[in-house]
Amino acid sequence: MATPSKTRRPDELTLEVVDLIGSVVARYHEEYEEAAAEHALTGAQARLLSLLSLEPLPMRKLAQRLRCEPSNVTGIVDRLETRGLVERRPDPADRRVKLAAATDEGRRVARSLRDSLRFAREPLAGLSEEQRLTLRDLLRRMLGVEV
Amino acid sequence: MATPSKTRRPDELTLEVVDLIGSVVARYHEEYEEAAAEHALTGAQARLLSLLSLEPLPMRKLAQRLRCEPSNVTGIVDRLETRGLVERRPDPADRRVKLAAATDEGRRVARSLRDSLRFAREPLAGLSEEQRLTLRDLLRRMLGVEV
DNA sequence: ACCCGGTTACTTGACATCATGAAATATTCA
DNA sequence: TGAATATTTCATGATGTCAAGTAACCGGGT
Repeated sequence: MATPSKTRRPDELTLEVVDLIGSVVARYHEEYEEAAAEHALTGAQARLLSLLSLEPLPMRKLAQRLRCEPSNVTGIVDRLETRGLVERRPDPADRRVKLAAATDEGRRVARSLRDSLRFAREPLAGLSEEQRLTLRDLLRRMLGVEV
Repeated sequence: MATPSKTRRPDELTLEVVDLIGSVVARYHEEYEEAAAEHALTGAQARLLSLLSLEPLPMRKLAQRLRCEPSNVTGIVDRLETRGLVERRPDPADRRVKLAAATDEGRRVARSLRDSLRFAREPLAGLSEEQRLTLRDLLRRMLGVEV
């Protein structure tokens, strides 16, 4: 409330919105890690398992989705494989490729993880349906989703 | 207020919004890490340095802000101290306490980091002022900021 | 005043995970 | 055959937790 009329460079309002987004990011992360920990998973393991719960993927594609090095994915898949949540399959079309796939148990854990993600309920509960629609459209536009 | 046609439990629209928020979170994180890397900092170092650029803090409070164990903060401050971006000072009021404070150079880096955070511009650039206002209000409400 | 036990602040050490990069191996493709 | 691709292994460093250790504060009770 200090500077009403001054035109700052990145502008006051934008800064506040960025700050709010920062808070949302922090909270989202916290709750995600927390939900993962309840299933004895790390954040990285939970993200990878969630991806695989939809469809099997080659290691290379996993690395692209997670934006990290393939050698890193090797380790994460190793740990999940040890626990029987993920398995490696050969790709019949290319013998260089290994497909990582969630096991039945892995899919079960992924579903349970998804359900325990409180973020889907609490923060959005305070918004009416119309407000959620507005928020959806604004977020879409922010992310450059073609309307 | 009521659900449209299908009465899913977490409801379709909410799921989409949560998903969009997930994308925002991913993008924010990516760009934050990228901006940090441009200054030869890791994400954790950048967050800690940003906190200290505002005011010196005891190690214990840093751990609370960063939501991690104090022993972890010791290491991060060690690395920043080695690079001359942070220093430890005694707390005159309590000799158990060590205050971590950004050096001049540390504050300079923190400022530069803040400036290079593209997230403040690009994604919000597509929104009109009115839309940004709406987004601010919705985010505030989501985060439970008392209106 | 004194000491004493409990608490707090920080560090250290051991250990697991995550992340990168370089090198090795196997396979595909032109 | 030779270049490119997919994966793994290894070395290294940062992050994170937990348990144990040291130093300092604090609030009695005598």
